[in-house]
Amino acid sequence: MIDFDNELNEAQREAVTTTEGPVLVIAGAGSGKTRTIVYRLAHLVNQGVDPAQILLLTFTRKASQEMLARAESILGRSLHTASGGTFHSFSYATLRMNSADIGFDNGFTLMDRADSENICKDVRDEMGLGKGDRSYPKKATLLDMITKSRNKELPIDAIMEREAYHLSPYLEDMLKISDGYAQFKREHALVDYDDLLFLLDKLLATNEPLRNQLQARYRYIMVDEYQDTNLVQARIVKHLAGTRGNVMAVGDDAQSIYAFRGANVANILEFPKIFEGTKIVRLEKNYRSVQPILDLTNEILKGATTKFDKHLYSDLKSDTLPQVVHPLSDQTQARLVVDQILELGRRYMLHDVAVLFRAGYQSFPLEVALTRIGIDYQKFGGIRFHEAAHVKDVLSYIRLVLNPHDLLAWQRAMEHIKGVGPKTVAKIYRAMHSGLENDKKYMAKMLKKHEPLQELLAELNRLRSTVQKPSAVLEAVLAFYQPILIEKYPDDYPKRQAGLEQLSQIAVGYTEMEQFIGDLSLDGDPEDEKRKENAVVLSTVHSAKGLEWSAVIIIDLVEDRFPSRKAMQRAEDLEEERRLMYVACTRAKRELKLFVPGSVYNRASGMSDPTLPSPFVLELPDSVFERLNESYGGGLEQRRRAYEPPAPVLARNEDEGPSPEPAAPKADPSKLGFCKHKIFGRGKIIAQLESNKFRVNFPGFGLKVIIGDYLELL
DNA sequence: TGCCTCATAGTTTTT
DNA sequence: CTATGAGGCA
Repeated sequence: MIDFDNELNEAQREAVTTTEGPVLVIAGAGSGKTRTIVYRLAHLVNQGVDPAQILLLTFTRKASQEMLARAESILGRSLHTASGGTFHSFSYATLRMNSADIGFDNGFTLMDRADSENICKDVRDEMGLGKGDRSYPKKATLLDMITKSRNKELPIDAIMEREAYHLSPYLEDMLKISDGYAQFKREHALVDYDDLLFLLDKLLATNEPLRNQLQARYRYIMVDEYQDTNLVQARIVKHLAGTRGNVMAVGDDAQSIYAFRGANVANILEFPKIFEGTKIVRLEKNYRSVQPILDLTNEILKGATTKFDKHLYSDLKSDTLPQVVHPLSDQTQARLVVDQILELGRRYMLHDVAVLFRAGYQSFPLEVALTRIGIDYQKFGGIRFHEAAHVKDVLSYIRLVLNPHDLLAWQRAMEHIKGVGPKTVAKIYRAMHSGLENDKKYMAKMLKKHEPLQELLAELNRLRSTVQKPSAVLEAVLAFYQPILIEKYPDDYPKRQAGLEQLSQIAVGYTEMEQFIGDLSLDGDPEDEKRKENAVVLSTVHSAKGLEWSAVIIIDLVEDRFPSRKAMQRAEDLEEERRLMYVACTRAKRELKLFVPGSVYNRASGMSDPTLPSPFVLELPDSVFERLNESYGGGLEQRRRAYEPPAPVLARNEDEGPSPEPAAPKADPSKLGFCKHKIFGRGKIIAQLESNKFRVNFPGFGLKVIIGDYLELL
């Protein structure tokens, strides 16, 4: 039997044992949210609920697998019949079983981001839009607008007006491309990530028998990270739960970090309105972090404009404060972080130490440094396994077996044939599907001209005609692809080959090809599956959500990086960055180190640019952290004086008012750029204080006030 | 039409 | 520095 009294606090116990009716759990960071879900799973099964009646929707597949596994170990029995996964994977599975009902009589294919972008490009070319316009929105931008509009369920012009005003000259074009994109998908039986959710919503809204069937099956629904659901996901939950549904939503409004994807914090706040009689449970006591870390994270939340009714507290004591470290540059930052990792490695297992950053590329210098010194690491976020070119090549054959109308897959599969490009592929595609006499002749001609095309079609026919297990199909495809792989990637094909072998290993666990393909695109990253022992973790903050480590290092805490430059324009975006910072810091259990490099490499100029510390660090009161500086010898020393805060930089030019006199000969006040100083070297001018006095940030030296005569403008 | 070269712009986050 | 896309040549 499970000892709920000892394992859970009162609030947790209430959430666990309230199994009937809607429950909303507002769970602060580290308050035992996962524990609550795990014990609730166990409790339900203990009460005699059939695991098959449980649906657990989480944000990543990994999260749901972990929770189910933990519940299994508590119960000592298997829960493999319980349904768990992401909204997207659940949608995919449900839609696949009902594909005819949503207008795909012959099934459909799930696309990834790159596929979607390429369609945008094709549609644009097809319509002949923006020819010769170098500043025309890129395919990634086009798709961004389209999916944002869908996820927020607002028209494109509204999105544009609110967050991409500079694109408004292209509004008309974008509307056309958006329509063309939708049409292309329909014609080729393709479905993107957003479609999964919208199609399921529509299916549930219109197909009453199915809805009833699912409502009857899933008597207990749990949704994790509810603050990051968007409107359509909320509707899906509503459909599944029915009117008297037993649904538990768990989330933390202070940790909402997916607004860019349409996540709507209002969902969690309105949950009690949608589900009448909702019982609200608040988990406020923190069991993860030592109090000094919580003192710091509470400060971060204090600066938020949307006030959160939260003040985390903990019984865990510590006499060491979180650290703010100022390396001279991002290069030395990498070295100092490696030193820190080695040092932390004496106290913790390396996989219990994480380095977090805002964007995937920010870890590159660190990855180099770690590799050089021989420390193993595991990276989360950034490029994914299924996005690698060779994997997509292989999958294209399989996609063609499943869906011969998948034009994107045809393009990929024929790419390597010499003399065949996108136009020819389109022609061949049309010819293959029309069956007209002329087209047959054209096909015959092409087959004669391109021998590899013959081989490809023969191989596909062979695969189509025999029903085989995914692993067998994959084996055949890999054999066929082998020569192409070697030809296409002569430099590194052994490495890619190894990746493909990994792919076929995963396939062994599947009986259905569609499921295999779907899982792969819906976050089935095999690298993630095997959690490396004793490898330090590198992760984007987004991918770190819901995880925890004994020691956490956050790097690149400077303006334009964290917060991201793109988020500096709108107050709303900056708020999300703040919550992101909050999420990052609350991952730490015992030690937290914030790195603020004095300069960062700028690949546009090929030089190091001086930085401004992140506002999230600047606003922290001195009492909640200890400050360390990199000394010129390369070590760290405690800084005695408080850091001199720079002048507000919001209105860099206008701030100081018009200059009373003509500019000093060497300093042009209209241009606050870079300068050089005899002693301090290169620096960035942040503000003009008087006609001939400037505030300058010198990498490694901090902010100085300098007379213009001593500066050489660059 | 395909393929190569050169210019240019621009760096989030994820299912 | 790298990805994207325009433009030229075969």
